[in-house]
Amino acid sequence: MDIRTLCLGILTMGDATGYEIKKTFEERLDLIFQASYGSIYPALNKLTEEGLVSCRAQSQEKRPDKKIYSITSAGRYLFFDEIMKKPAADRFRSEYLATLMFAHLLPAAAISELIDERIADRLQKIESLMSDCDTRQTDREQFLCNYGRTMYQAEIEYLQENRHLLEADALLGSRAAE
Amino acid sequence: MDIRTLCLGILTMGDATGYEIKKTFEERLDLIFQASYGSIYPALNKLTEEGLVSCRAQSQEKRPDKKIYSITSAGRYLFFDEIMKKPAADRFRSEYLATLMFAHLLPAAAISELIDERIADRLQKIESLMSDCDTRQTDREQFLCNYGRTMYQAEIEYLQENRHLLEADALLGSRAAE
DNA sequence: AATCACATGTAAGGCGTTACATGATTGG
DNA sequence: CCAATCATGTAACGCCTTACATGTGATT
Repeated sequence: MDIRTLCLGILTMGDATGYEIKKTFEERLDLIFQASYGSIYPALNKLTEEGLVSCRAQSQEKRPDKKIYSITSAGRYLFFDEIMKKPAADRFRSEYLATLMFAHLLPAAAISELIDERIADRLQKIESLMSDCDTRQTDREQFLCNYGRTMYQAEIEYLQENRHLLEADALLGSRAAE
Repeated sequence: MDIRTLCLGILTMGDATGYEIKKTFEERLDLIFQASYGSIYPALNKLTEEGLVSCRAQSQEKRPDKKIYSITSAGRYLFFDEIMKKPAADRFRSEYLATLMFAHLLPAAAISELIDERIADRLQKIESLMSDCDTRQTDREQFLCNYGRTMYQAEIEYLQENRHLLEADALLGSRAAE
């Protein structure tokens, strides 16, 4: 599933402009999928060419014309086929965790700071999900929102309980002074 | 941090060939970073040009020469600078969760199957991490290994407790028959 | 007879981001 | 007055994967 396909999916929920689709990515899908204008606008043009979406222009005063996209029935069928396929594996890459794999090369203070900042970041993400969660309409969206909260919470607890494993190494130097 | 930099990091742990570096990615870093030969070999060539690693060839009978790479002191300094930088945000993309956001378009059986398979997959990943974990040498590697187990476990529990939110929608059709 | 492990590489292409280009309106 | 929101797009480039190319030896 690429960004093009997900644009199609978003249009199953109702007509939208490219700008609005971008906002949907940011506000409702950010946990699991990111997309920039540089992907979205070309995707919509291609989908239009292929007859998977249709486009009507709404002229506005003193603004560029708004292009409102609607999914066609061909588009609906294609999207259905896509989601019936076995989804590809998640892609995850963490520079943060990669850095921790070399914690023994870092000063003790740097390790502690990395972990403190991570916990703070996760707490903040949980908070912003909490306020979002209430405003989410569907069960599916609540499911995703709470999924995020659960994962972040599990990470925080893991870091708190296991940070000593990383910090111990770095302390050896100072312990030698005892 | 790109693959090139992580190759440098792997070489701080000891000399290695491109082939061995690939194995390190697969066996010890797969949870957080993936890399193919198509990235690794060109990366090593570039690092050599730049004087960040050195390379000696070991000729073998009936096999291509083995090229054993060692990190230079310039390489060590550069890598240290890299890990002292604030790591970029994690990148996560899940087709699986994106599919679940459109669960209302899927037949009930398909949703249940998706969730069952995910749980099975996560269980299997936990098991393979369990056996790995014991053989891991450093505290850091155990930290990562247990991080993975914890996250997968949290996901399983979340799915078991909340799957009804997704399955309920799909059941409405059959419930109407009552 | 086939597949896996060892061993190195290249080329083409996919997929996506960032930065640029443009410009009005609204709210602080 | 400055930033954010609305609104659309392109071009250049980065980063990485996949598939191809080649070949031996051991295991199943």
